Amino acid sequence: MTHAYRSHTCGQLGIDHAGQDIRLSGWVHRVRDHGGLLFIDLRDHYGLTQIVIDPASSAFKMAEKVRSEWVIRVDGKVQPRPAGTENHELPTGLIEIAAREITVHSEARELPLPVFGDTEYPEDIRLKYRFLDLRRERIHNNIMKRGAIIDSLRARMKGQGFFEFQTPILTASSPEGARDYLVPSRVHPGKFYALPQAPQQFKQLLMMSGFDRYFQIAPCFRDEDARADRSPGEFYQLDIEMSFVTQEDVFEAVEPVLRGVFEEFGGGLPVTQKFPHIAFKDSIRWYGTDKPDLRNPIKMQAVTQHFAGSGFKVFAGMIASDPKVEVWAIPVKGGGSRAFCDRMNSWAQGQGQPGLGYVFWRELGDSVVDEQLARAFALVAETPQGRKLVAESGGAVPGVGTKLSAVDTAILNFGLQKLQLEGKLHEAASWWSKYMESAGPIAKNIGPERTEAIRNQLGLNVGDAVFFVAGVPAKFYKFAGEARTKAGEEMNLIAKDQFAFCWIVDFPMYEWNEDEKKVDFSHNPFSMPQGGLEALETRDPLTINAYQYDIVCNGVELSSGAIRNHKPDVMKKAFEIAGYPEDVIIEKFGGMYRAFQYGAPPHGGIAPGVDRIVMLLCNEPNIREVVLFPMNQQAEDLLMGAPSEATPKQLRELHIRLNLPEA
RNA sequence: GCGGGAGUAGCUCAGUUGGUUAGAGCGUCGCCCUGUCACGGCGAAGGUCGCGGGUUCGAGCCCCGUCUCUCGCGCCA
Repeated sequence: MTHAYRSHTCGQLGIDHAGQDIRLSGWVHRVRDHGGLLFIDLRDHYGLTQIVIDPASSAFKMAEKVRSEWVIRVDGKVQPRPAGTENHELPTGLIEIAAREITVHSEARELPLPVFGDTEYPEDIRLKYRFLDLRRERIHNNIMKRGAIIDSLRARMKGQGFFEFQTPILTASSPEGARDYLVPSRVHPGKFYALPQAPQQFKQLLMMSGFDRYFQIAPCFRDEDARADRSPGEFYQLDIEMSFVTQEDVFEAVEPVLRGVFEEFGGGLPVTQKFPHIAFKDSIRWYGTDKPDLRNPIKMQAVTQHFAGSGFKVFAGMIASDPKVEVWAIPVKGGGSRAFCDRMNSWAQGQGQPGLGYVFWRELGDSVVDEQLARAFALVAETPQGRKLVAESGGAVPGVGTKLSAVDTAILNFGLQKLQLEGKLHEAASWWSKYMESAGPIAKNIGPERTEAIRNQLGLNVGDAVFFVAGVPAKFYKFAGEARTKAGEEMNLIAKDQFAFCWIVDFPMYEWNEDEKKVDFSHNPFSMPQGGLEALETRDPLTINAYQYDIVCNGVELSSGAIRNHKPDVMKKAFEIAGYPEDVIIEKFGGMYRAFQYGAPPHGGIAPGVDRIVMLLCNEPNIREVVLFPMNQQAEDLLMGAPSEATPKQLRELHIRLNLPEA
């Protein structure tokens, strides 16, 4: 026994070690004192080992003294546990250590935060005692998984010929974007460095320096308020940039990295194999957001024409008064009950909306097949799909006088759809009135034919519902998206247990700033506009898209990227449209603008957020569960006590005098 | 900056219509206990009910203000 602290770790010993004299060091996880016999679960980074102390043991006196989270050393012999007392939950559960001697490395005071167990604790206490919190199994594992994920990301990037670079932390403030963290310069009174919001300009400069394929696990600093999925202050990106690439080349480089890492660490959950491309415009229209959760099957559609000139005066009037007004439908399979529709309606009211109009479809009670329907069933049964349905209903076409069953309803629905395809809306509507009904105030107002047309367009059946949102889409799409999410959650339609990825592409280059009545860059000002200089010179800026894209997974925006604008004349024009003359470009982006003048390769990149990737893979709803020492919502580090006051000497050196707000 | 939720023992929480001495579990301390692994049993200590004000004979509970944490909005090219 030569090592001062341990011969093995607490996760290492098994039945093969039985009989060996060993030495372990670790934390006292849990003590079970039986008076005569005493057990200690000893924990280190690697695992848990049961120590057993017999009253006859020389270690017994000390064993009775130790408490949770003391750090101790145990000398003893590995022995198989007596038959029947093995713990198969524990990797080391077949053995235990018969202690001969226990020495205390370090005692622990009464804990503000128990390590044992998985109770929730208040965040401020967890952050103040983060070192204790980090001993706890779940977050300890999260942090280790984070490291493994980053290793894997690195290996996958290097495997594709990317090279890792380090870019400056103290750099220049950049306009637009988030608020910068500033660092005062001692040497240059009154001047400040800024911490990089992202190494955006540096990675582009690397391309202009001829390095071709850059990546970095890059720290980024933004002085913005926190969210559950957004740390205040700092976070990490897998920052990527490539030369001589189109948008497709970037997708092909990044997709396998993300797919691979999600397959490797996603606990075997299925991962989208080929990420679908969804245009920004479509994403808004279908999902009401530019970060859609594709696990939710609900896809919205415009049904404006069915309301134009209809008896539902509220919508019809809006449509007549403004050509921009649309009515969007949120179809909800299985949502066809009064209770659910009312619940959605009152939820909408809670969101400050006037309500949520709906239609749902149900069978008329005690519907019986009449001659007309029996004839229709016979016709339907001739078609392949009809044959299948009839087979499911028991092989017989329902005859006159029989009661409608659930499967008959499916046949009926199929027949109705056929009628509609043939344009026989009137006949379809008359069927409805006989065997089924549409419920909800809107159905009554617009009448059976329009209701039936909506049902058909959305492919809905008995037992389904649809909700309507009307107005100018730009103003209501967000709420529509929330209603889609709400309905999906309420009806349990969201297929959890998968990673559903997509690319959102064709982001608009500019957007209208209503406050300042001007055109703004809607995302990255360095993005290449689709159509290049010609588009900038000839088209309405608000209709121009950029080669700008996002990756979204399960409704979480994982990253944003773009093909960059590497042409000085295009850049000059692009900034001019947003109201920035050339001297502003030179002042704010001088280094990069200069580089563009001396041979810039076409290039582009992307920057997936590492913390969010880890969060998804650890199945954590909060980013602080995957960050070692996060700050709280007020951007304070409660453990280190940051931010803190500077001494007068420090301030003097920095030429700074405080001008504090009145208390 | 704004809105929602929370704040009761070291920790997790309960606390009825405003009514006697504010409870439980975990933890801590003491005693008992030789096969537990969320060990068990008995007992004890531990409370500015976030803070301040108000209503009331009486406030953990009602009202006003305020602080802290959190979720969201704003913000995040």
